[in-house]
Parts: sequence; structure tokens; C-alpha cells
Amino acid sequence: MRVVPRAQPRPLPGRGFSVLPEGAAQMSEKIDYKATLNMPRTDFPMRANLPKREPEQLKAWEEMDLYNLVQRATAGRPKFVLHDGPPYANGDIHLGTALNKILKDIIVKHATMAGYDAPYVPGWDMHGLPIELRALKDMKIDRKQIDPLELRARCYEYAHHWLNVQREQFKRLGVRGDWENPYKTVTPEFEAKEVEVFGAMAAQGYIYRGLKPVYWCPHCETALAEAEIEYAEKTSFSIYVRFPVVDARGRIPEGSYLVIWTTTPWTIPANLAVAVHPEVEYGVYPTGKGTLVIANALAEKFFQAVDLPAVEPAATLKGAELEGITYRHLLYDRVSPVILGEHVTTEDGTGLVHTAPGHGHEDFEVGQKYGLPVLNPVNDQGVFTAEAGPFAGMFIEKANPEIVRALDEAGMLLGQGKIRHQYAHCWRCKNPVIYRATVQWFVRVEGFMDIAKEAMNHVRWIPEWGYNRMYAMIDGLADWCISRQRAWGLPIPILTCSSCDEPSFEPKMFEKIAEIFRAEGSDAWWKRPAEDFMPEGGLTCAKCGGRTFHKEKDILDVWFDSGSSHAGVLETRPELTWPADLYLEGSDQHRGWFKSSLLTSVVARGGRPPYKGVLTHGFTVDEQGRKMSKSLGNVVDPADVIKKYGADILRLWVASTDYRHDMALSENILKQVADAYRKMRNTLRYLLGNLYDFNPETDMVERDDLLEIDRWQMHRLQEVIGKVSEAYRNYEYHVVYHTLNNYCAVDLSAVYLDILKDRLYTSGATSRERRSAQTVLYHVADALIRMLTPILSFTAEEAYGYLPKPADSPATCQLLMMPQVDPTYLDEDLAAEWEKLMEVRDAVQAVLERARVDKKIGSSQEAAVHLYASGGEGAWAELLEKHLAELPTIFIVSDVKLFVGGQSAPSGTYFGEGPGDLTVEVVRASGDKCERCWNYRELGVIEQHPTLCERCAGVVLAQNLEEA
RNA sequence: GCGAGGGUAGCUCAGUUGGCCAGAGCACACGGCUGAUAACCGUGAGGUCCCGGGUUCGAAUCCCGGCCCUCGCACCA
Repeated sequence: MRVVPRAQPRPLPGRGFSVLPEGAAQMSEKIDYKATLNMPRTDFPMRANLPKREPEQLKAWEEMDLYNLVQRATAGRPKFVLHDGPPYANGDIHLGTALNKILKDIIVKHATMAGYDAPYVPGWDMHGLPIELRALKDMKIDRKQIDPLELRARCYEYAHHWLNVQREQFKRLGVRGDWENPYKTVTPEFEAKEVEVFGAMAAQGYIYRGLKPVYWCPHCETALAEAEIEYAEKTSFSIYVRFPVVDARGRIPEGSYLVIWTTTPWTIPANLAVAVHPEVEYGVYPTGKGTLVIANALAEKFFQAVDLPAVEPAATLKGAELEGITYRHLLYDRVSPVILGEHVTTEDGTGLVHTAPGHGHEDFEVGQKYGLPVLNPVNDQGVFTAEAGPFAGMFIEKANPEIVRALDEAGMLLGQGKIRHQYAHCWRCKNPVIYRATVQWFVRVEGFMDIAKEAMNHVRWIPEWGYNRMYAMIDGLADWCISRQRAWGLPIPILTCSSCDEPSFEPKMFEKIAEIFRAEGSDAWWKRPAEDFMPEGGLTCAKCGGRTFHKEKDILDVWFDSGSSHAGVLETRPELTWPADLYLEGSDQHRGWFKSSLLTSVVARGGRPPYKGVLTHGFTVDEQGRKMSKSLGNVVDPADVIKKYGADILRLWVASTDYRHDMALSENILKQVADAYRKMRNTLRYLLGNLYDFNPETDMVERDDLLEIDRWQMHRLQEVIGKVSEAYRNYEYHVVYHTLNNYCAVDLSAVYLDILKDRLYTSGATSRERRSAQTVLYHVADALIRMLTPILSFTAEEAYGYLPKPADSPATCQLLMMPQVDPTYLDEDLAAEWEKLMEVRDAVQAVLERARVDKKIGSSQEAAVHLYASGGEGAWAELLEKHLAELPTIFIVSDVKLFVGGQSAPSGTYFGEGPGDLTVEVVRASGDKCERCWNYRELGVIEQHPTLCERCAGVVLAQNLEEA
């Protein structure tokens, strides 16, 4: 075995080191050697105190007019347009809205730093029922008694109030955007564009007016689109009713009864038929309550429900044979037919379906087939009209028990009970809705469904399943009911012939309306007479030639507003482009904004979608994966998070979780994110602290002059930059987060920075080895700040303020470019060597720990390490021999000895296995503790400094010389 | 009921075309340091990879069947 000799660690020649001057520094007593060290210095605080500091940062950004500053600086670059989906201007923002805006901000900021001109124009959805309802409530006035213009003015005011509140809340998140000039669906320009979109759709025949049953909210007194419905538990009546047969057509016994079941007694007055399935078997059952016709499959259930003894059917026949039989409606003395319907099932009820064409979708359809009238004896408020006879004037819910009683008195009621089931409710006012046939305006979606589907092929869906989801959404979509019987919205821009009631779709009319709205806003619809909206030369009815028209009274569904934003915003703002590069919303918007935007766009813009890409995120849930709800008490309010932790923590949380799935947030998770934040912040702080005397313009060390470990770190940095850049480009921010978190915690804090301490602190301040380290620290800090800017906008800006930088650096890190991989620093061979050295380091630390547990050593500098390698074939000996001089600093021990070629390594208490053929031994370091660098060395080699090792004494002497 | 997505350590995430004892960071426990100090370093203990079958020499990864969560759709006479 031979002992490999190791040169004494000596500083490399550099500016900070000079040959010992003769007789220098005579005074060595009582020197405060700590003062001779280059300890980190920075004012960048360890404690973030974000809740207090962030508002100050916001003010600074405002003072520099950050948004416009960036826009001016990026003018002329290729555009990247993220089009903001407008939140509804009602109420405070919640976690979902905050998350959405933060994601958008990360994307936009990254796009800017990736070389794009990325304007961001935030917007608000300002019209709609909830705002109107709130305004009415505040005014404490019945809507019938108020002038629509006055109501609209109040709504306008109310919506703007919430716009202002939300704008401040969004700004507080650090979101960069044109907050001074957001888009609003109520601006005249927007309204004019929306009219044009509507006109383009109408001109192509995709808008029509028709009588159909639609969802109707009696509370809000308006029609609703399917998208405005939500299902909730409701207790309803469950009644069985018999209708006496009038004309049995010889198929069933005279005097039989047809039995139906319903959960909505109030629809009985509108009953105009009983539907049966042609293939279902029906039985004629002689019972104590008459001879009853019901489906055989449901007979048993029925008898149980109405408490009748079960009996066998006297006869059985197919539904088809029942067609044409008539029965009498005892409450109204009306005779109606039995009809056939494929929609009839034997899952519930009796297999005979009470049919009221005015109150059911399928009832309506089948009624059309049989030429049944559409009876709708219910008014806008859900109150029975005169057509309902004795029930006129009653609210339908109130009338229910009355109708049940009347049925009983008429001998029609066989049984009654209650049932809890899912029932449609108004998503705005949460009251049960009804199905009610009225005249409404529709978009004929069926007519262009195929165009919409084709357009979807030209969109990048992220994640990819968004395509399938959207396709399923569009496929088989029912016509879109767009009229609302309300005041707070864009009026349906249609003039109707006063003599024959035919609506006009004259393109020039739409142009005229748009022109007036553009100048005056849509209030003009209420202010001006119909004639004003006619084109030059007036309007002639296409049907009857009439020349007198009146204005449509309904307004448009708010989804039509936001669905027109691509035209109203992207086409009207010079800084934006149509189509948008990206739409980004929660996955529920497949049925909302993504859909409504696509529909208006493919019709009004020649089959083209309004977006090139659609990115969706999941919903916020709690740690157990349950949705956040008030009743569960697991709701996280972004305002609370900001108050307690700061917006950067919320932003980091957004980045940390994979938003394609549900995103969990809880106090526990927040704490974890805050910990990760602290690690990154402290790493930044340490980097900055060691750059206090570094000027990147004069002190930078060239690549080839860097120490080897420093070159290795530069290699690692390039790898991190590459991975982070790719993750950013793929919108995978959780990968950015994990990569940077790992890099800070492991590569930097635990390894590189720890190893560097000795060199940074003890070397001459301007020595080459210290400058070499600082050069890397500068590159790392600079790159870290850039990579963190889109996410930790506040903290990155703060750190940027403390970073020494070239004179021509921009005022904000948001104007920097993302770091680029510098291939000249990539060195795979070097990295492979150092990764092996790190393996040895791990093994050494394991043995050191054993010695530490036994109190043989405390600090690792109290130890020396012996490495035994068998030598020969093994590359380990060669590798270690090559790096022998640096090994003590790598292991942070005072000495390392390498023994090569022994038959077998010795063994004992503080031995351990290393990688390959290595054996590691830890012994106590010989020599004494250098007062300055704390390594164990031979002291007093230079007599002026008897308590220092040779290296430190040299550095101190040189310092004294410089001061002198 | 149908469709989509998901279910890997306490938490956030990796696990490439199936193949070394399933990984990382954080949190946790224990220890060190006191020259990053309301910091820093080390060591360690944590997993029936939702469950049950199957294919295979071999499955967290493929197939079948369940369960649970989220979103959407449909039904709700």
C-alpha cells in the first residue's frame, strides 16, 4: 500500500494574495480574526414579512407604471395574447378566481421574459340577473314600477362598485395587467361589437324566435338557459291520478281508468294527453278503486304505493293498442287522447305518462307530433292564469295541495305521498325552476354544430382531453335560448313588424343599431323610438310589406356578452390580436365561456375559433379532496392567506400543484409552501450576502479560469435552466417549483454553498478563488431571480433590488429575459466525475455521523478522513488521486489521506463502505484548530500569527499590507 | 345512469416503451454547529404504489372487475 501525498492546501495565486512581505504585521496578539473574514453581508432580510412588504412593492410598481413600462419595452416583439375570461362583477374574489388570475399572470410574465410582447387586458362581465336582483333589492322597489333606465343606471353603478373591489384584490395578488383600462361588457364599443356578432348570426339564419318550453325561474321572472340550471334536493308531491276512459275503442273494458303518476300536481291543469310506450305491456286490473290500466312492470309497486291488494290483470295489451283511446279530465271536463311516446319508461310511475306540452320538453315534442295545443296556464310569476279555472291567481307551489284536494274530491286521486329527489333550481337565486312554454329567442346551434366541431380541430387543447370534453359538449347541443325578460343586459337588437309580428333580420338595421350603441351605449334602446334604429329609407317587412316596427323587449343572455368578447375586445384593442393565443379558465368553462365563445365565433367569423389554445385547470378542494363549501367549513379565503402569509405564498402554492387535477389547499399545505418559500428565500439571501463586494462588470472570472467545482456548478445551473425553461414552455409550473426547490435545498444549500463557505470566508477578498466562487454565485442568483420572477413576483423583485448588477440593468426584473442554457458550460464528463465524488462524500458523511454520535467529533472539521482503495482496475483510486487536493474542502474535513493498493482495507469502529471498492475511515484530525478558519492544521508556521495556519496567516498578512 | 380526469410515503410531486431492494423535496425524530442564526449541516424512520382478479420470468406501470374523489352530461312524467 502506498500513501498518496497531498499538497498542502494553498491559495492559488491571485490579486488578493502576495508573497509574504518581510517584517509585515508584527502585531499578532489580540487580533480579532473574525473581522478578517469575508462574512456574508446583505440588507435583504431573512424574514420576508410579505403582508407588510408586498403593498410597498405594489406602490413602487405603480409609481414606475409597470404595465406600460413593460409594454413599451416589448413593443415590436411577436405577440402572445392571453385573453382574459371576464369574472362576474359581483362579490369578493374567491380562491378559484385568485388561482385563475395567478396562473394567467405566471403565463403572461413568462411570455414577456421569453421574448414576446404579451399584453394582458383584464375584463369583467357586467350585465346579468344577479346584479339586477341586487340592485332591485337595494332600491327596495318593485321592478314593475321602475323606469328601466333608472334600474340600468343602478345596475351599472353596482357592477362598477364590484369591479373596483375585485380590481384591487387582483392587483394585490401581484397580477400585472392594464388595470387602468380593463375591458367591460358594458362599454359602448363592446356593445356595438356584440350587436354586430348577433347581426352576423341572424343574417345567416342562425337566430330565430319560437314557442318552446324552456326553463323558467318564477322568482327571477325570466327564461334560463340550460347552463343556468343546477340540480338540488327538493321535496315534492308524489301522486297517482286516474282518468276515466271515454272512448275505449273496444280495446279495454268500458268504465276503465288510466292511471298516471306525477310529482308536479300543478301541471295537471295543463294535461292534454296520456303517453304510453308502444312496446310496453299494459294490464287491465280490476281493483277496489275501479278497473285500472297500468304497465305490468310497475303494477306491484303501484299497488303498494296506493295501499291496494295486488291483483292479476284481467287482460294485457301492448301500448300501441291503447293509442287513440280517450279520457276525460274531470277538473276541466276536457276529453284528451292516449298517445305513443318512445320516451316513456317503466322505471317510475305507472308507465302512463301525464303529458302537458306546455310544461315538458318531451311532452312538447310528442305533442307537436300529435298536433296537441300548447297549454300554459301559468304566468311569468308562476301564478295560474284564468285558463287554470279555479286555481287562477294561485302561485303554483301554493296551488299544489289545492289541486291534490280537488283531484281527490273529483274522485281522481288514488294515492299521495312525498318524494325527495333532484330537481332543477335557478343557479342564481337558488329557487326551484319550472318548465314553461313561452315565446323565446334561440340560436339555432344544430345548424352549425358541424362547423363548430371542425373548428375545434384547429385548437390546441391543454390537456388534450379538453378536446373530447368539448366535442361531447357541442355534440347534440340543444338550441340556445338567449332571450331574458329583464332589463340589465344588451337588448336583443331586433325590430319587429307591428302589423304581422315578423322580426326583421335586415343587415343594415344591425349596422344602424351598432352605430347608435357605439355612440351612446345600449341605453339608447330605451331612450329612442324604434324609427331611429331603422336604416336609411326605413324598414320594410319582408313578410307583409309593413313599414311600422317596434323594438324587441327582451335582453340577451349574459353568456352571449362574454361569448362575444373575442370580437368586443380582441378586435377593438390595437395591442391585441384576433384570435387569441390562449384562453385559460376552469374546466367548468367548457360548458360556459369556451363554448359560448366558440359558437359565436364560428358563425360570425367564418368557421374560425377565437382561440389557438385552450388551457384548463381543475377546482380547488381541501386536503381530503372534497370541494370547498361553507357547510364543510373548509373554504380558504385568498384574503386570509394574503393577510397571514402574503400573496407570494399563494402564488407559490398555485405553482406548486399540478393544476390539471384538482388543487388541494389547507392550512397544512399552506405551511408547507411557506417552508419551501423560506428555503428559497434564504438561499437567495445567502447568495446576495456573498456578493456584497462583487461587481459583475469588473470581477467576473472567465469560464476557463473557474475552479473545477465552480465549473461543475455552472454545468448544474445550465441543467436546471434547461429543465425549468422546458417546464415553463409546457405550462408545467409544478415542475418549475420542484426543480427550483430541489436545486436550492440540495445542490446549493446542502452541497455547493456548504462547501464554498471556507473559500468564501477565508480567502482573500479579491483572490481568484473567491472571485471564482462569486462569479458562480452571481450567475446562480441572477438566473434564480429570473426563473422565480413569474411565480414569486414580489420576492424576486425584492431580491433583484439587492443584486449587484450592470449599470444598464432594467428597473424591474420583469423586464429581464429568461436565462438561456449556455452550452459552453455544459460538460458531461466533468459532471460525471463530480457526481462520483458526491457519492464518496455521502459515504464519508455517514461515517462522520457515527463518530459524531459517539461524541468523537462535533464539527466535521475536527475530523480527518482516510480513504482506502484497492487501486489498479478501479477508477475510484484514480479519480480520488486526481482530486486529492480538494477533497478536504469537499468533505469539509481538515485532512484526507488516500491509501491505494492495499490487499484489504483495515476495519474498526469508524469505518464504512464507500462506493465501488472504497473504504472510508474517520479519525480525529491532527494539529490544532486554526483560530481563523477552524480547520485543524499545523499552526504558527508564520510566526507573526502563532494561532493561525499557514494559509490564513498569509491572507491576513496580505490584508495588512493592503491597508497600510 | 353516461362521459372525462384522478387516486404513489403526513404534504406536494417524479416514476420514460412493464425490469436493479419504488424515488425527491418538505414535514417528522434524533444529533451537530453557533462565522447564513426565528438560519445552516448530518443521520434516520415513514409506502398492502385505492381494492380484487388476470397476462407475464417479472407490473405502480398492460387487461378485466369494483371502490372513492372532482368536473361535466343525461334523467328527474
